[in-house]
Amino acid sequence: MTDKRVMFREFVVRKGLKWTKQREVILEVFLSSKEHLSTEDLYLEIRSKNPHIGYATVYRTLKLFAECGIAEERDFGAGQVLYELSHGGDHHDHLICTGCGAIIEFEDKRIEKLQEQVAQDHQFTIASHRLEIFGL
Amino acid sequence: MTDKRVMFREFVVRKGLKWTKQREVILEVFLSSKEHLSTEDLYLEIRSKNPHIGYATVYRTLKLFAECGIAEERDFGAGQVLYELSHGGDHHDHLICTGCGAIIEFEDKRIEKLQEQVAQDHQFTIASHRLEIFGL
DNA sequence: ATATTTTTGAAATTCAATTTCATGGGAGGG
DNA sequence: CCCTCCCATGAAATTGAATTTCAAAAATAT
Repeated sequence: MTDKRVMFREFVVRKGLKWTKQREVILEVFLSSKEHLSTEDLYLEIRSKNPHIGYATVYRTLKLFAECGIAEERDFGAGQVLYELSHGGDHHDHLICTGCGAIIEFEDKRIEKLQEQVAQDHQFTIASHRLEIFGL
Repeated sequence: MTDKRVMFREFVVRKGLKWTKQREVILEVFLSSKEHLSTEDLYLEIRSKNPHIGYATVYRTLKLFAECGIAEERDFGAGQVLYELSHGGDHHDHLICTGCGAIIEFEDKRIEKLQEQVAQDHQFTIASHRLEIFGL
């Protein structure tokens, strides 16, 4: 919790950037929001309490979150990038309901293992991967 | 091969659409192209031989290919949709080189099995899925 | 305080996807 | 062969999200 606040603050300082009121507000709202929101989602949420914060600032701050490592960008192919909080180091994949839009996270070490194997078979070094299952 | 031509032709007739010169040309070029091309890619390729065929027509025809089942739309998150020919019923996933952009296809029944299992654990019915590994 | 540098936010731009609309072209009936 | 209806075509316009621009405002350094 506070961890992420500290991480971001240190990241900002380390990069020679400035700690501003807007970044603080955006961080707070992001930390207390549902998982998987778009820039637009977060912008609207923030706007309701702080009408003076602009879309571009939210957009740029989310990019910083991703760069800093406290958030991750996800592209579920709906023509919109969603952001989610990073949970520790463990990777997880997603089950996406095509009906209600719900997104469930899961983790399966066996699948990860098999992926490594496939990659090796092709002399591939994995940088990242993405597994999404649509249905319900 | 000819299979796909027949499939598309029948699809067009079944839908009460018309068999036109443009659709024929676009189909031919698509069938003889590299895998994984964008609308833009195909448009340019076609344009070099048939300057009179427009982007919108290529776009709409690719959509028809996908609807008909002879092609599949893929979104690898590069902000552009790629199309690939459907190979029979077998599903496959992708290894994507972040260096050279190469896309390698692979298939692993064991991974698919595990996915089914995960889905069941969450009372999920799989409609489709997508697995992409980035690296090299 | 003053200088310097980054930030901010409204607006503009970009870029692919998608749609519009007036014109052109097949297919069937007469 | 001609007519009519309906679909197809392509140039241009629109959409929607992502990203950038730029002048004014705020933060840190001197």
